[in-house]
Amino acid sequence: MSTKAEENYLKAIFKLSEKEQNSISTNAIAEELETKASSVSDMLKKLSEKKLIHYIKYQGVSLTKLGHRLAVHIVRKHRLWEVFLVNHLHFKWDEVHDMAEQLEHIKSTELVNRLDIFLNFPCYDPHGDPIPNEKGAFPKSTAIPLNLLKMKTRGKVVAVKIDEPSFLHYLDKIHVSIGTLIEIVQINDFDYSIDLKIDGKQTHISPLVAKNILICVL
Amino acid sequence: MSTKAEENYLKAIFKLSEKEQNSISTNAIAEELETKASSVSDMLKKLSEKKLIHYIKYQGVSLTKLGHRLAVHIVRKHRLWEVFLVNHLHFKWDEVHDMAEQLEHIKSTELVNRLDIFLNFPCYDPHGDPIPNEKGAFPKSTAIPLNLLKMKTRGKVVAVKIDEPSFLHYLDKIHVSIGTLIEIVQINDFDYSIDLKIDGKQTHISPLVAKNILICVL
DNA sequence: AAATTAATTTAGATATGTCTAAATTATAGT
DNA sequence: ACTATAATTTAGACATATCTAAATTAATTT
Repeated sequence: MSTKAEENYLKAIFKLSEKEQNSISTNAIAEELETKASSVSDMLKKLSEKKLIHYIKYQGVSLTKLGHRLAVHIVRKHRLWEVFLVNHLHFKWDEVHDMAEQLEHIKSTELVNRLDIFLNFPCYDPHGDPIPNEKGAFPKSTAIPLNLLKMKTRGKVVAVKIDEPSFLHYLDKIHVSIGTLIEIVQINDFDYSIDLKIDGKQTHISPLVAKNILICVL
Repeated sequence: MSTKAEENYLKAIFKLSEKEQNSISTNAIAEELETKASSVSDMLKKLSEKKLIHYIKYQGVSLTKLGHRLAVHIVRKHRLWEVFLVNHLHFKWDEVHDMAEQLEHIKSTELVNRLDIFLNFPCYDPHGDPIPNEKGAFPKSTAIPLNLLKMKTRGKVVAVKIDEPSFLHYLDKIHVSIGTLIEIVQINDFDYSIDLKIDGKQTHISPLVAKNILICVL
């Protein structure tokens, strides 16, 4: 049986593995979890003994099949609970992270699956992140970062890459949420900022913001 | 901030205090939590330092006001989650204990209160145990006929005294069913008829109808 | 009231997970 | 290839929460 701490490490390694295809460094994990490299080192030994990661000293780590399965299961729980909190308890999408961080550690496979049924098998959480199914499979996604779209393209916001409250608040302010229809009006060669139509109204966003908004082209 | 272990001790002391009005013994707690008396002794010292219990060595313990409040809050969370698991995820009443034991430690007052709203302010859990409200007050053990309530009282329909179709039809017509939230708006001295708010809408009922609707005061 | 028994507490050990500081290994620069 | 720097690991300490075994206090028996 895995502890909360172990689960958080697995989740962190999983998250980092999505960006990097190389093995993950001790320091990267320490930064992700806001802890010290020495603590990470200790935990990696434990996870390795439990066959949850591949670990050779000084060489970084990667998840084993078992570790990957467990990590995906935690992610599944986290995202399903977020859907519950937003869709049924009417929290805003920037308020749910801490609660979901706790709820993801509740142990009961049956509970997760019934929650999934109750929520009607959602594919994406309120931030647009994909929710793996019971077998651990993620929904296919064709989403593209907004900054890579060409002029005149119309699409729908399906996800955001950052879930910090400051970013989410900004999105609220410019009326962007999951499902919002957008159209690229102009891409400014000078600073790569973008003029958009959001619900018919024109807005201007920076490239930093643009690359963290994922669009499904229509 | 309280740890999971501390919360379990408080809950145990609360539970034992319901049966005994004397102070609670170390051994009783140890038995309740299936642990050793020495472990209990250690924890009692900690809870005492945190002003959650009254504790004099060798004399047993009782909850302080603060400890009582915390214990009731844990009980509230446990029972609300049980209602969710049974009513919405369709678990059987004997399957939910372990899950609720975990869920009761999730920290977020806002979450609990929204869950309460979502569940429509249940007064009893699936085992029939009373659920304290946000302020820590338990429902009155006996349901009260609607005609005996005072002005401004909010409550919930828990039963009806007559089950003749004509009466039940009438209740349907005024949108009253088991679980409906009501609020006494006005009691008319002249004929003892009552103005009610049912789901926010105002309605008027006769004293004959009122005395056959049983309410659990919130 | 003294002695026995039961309840409770303390002392010291263990396990988890964290930290700082020191030692070790890897990497990069010259 | 050698040194300086960066990354990583180890050693030892601490906090939480538990345990066993021993010591202490309370309650009961005679």
